[in-house]
Amino acid sequence: MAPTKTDVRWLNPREMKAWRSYIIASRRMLEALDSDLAGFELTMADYEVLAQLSDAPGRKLRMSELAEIAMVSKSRLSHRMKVMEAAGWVKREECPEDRRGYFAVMTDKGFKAIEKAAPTHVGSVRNRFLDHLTVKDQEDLAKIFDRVQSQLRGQFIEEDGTSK
Amino acid sequence: MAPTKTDVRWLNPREMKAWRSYIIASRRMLEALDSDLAGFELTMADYEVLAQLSDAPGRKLRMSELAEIAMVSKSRLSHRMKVMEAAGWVKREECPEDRRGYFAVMTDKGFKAIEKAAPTHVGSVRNRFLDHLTVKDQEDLAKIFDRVQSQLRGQFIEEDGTSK
DNA sequence: GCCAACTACTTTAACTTTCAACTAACTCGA
DNA sequence: TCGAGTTAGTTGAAAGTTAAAGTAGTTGGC
Repeated sequence: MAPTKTDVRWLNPREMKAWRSYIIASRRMLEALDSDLAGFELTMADYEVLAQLSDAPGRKLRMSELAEIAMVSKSRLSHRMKVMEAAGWVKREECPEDRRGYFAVMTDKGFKAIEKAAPTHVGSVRNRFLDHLTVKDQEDLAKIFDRVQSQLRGQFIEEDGTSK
Repeated sequence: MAPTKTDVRWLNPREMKAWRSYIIASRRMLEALDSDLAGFELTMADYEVLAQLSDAPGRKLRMSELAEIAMVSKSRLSHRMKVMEAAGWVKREECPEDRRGYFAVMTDKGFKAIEKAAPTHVGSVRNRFLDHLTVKDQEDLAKIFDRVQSQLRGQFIEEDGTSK
């Protein structure tokens, strides 16, 4: 099937405005959140890893599960764990039920590190994001992005604009 | 001034929901948009650079200006330009008015490349994002993120939670 | 018209992320 | 119980990003 040349629907001004406001503000806000965390030697991604770990029972999770819920690749998690292990924030523990597996375990030092960063990060999320939303905005936003996410499975746009 | 220990306002469930829905869906959507572009050997960042360049008069912009409007650092733009220059999509041209300066210039090949990718990318933005928003959602979102962005200048959250 | 301060852009080096390949262990059907 | 296929996690190399320093050209006050 040849690509169709004609039927591209470009964005109208309203669509363009929504898209660009969202994309640009998001990028800048995430940069700001990262720079707010920089004083704690943390990026948002590392923060998320540690936060998830600190919430887990025993502050302990299988590597794969941690990678999944913290939304990083397994390989990235492996590499970051090496760094965080060197910093004394986490360690690895063998898994007796499945000898291929490992647990990521948060150390006391790691817990203290994230406990120290958390108030700043939460303050930062409020300051730079939530404070600018009304309660209704919060509810609308959650609805919108839940919709966006739920449609995000498996579709792939081909060159001719159809999806499979 | 010593950090205050007490007054951390953690996120309530509604705030948490809004924040996490937004962050998680955004990350996944951006991943999807990038993977939709992968077939054209483009990332979103490179697409943005080329798109801005293709809109400029003469398809030509000073490096600094391009870096600014495409939201990449100067150093990153330098590096990417080297790659895109090797691909034959852009070239650099000396600036006669200011001999420190250079123009990034899009080649015909570069223009064809982005012309080819654009319909897919726009389709992808619709499919994965705009299609899930009503007209009112679009307007609300633009308002919210304009507010977020306008408050994003110069504030920095300190450890004690105050801003300066 | 000199020079200190600044600007435009590039480069280098350190670091991070990704991709593909790898090891080791588990599963399950014949 | 064998072995094909899968899963858990790591690794190394390549690619990408960033921060700091470097080069070269410009500007403005004296």
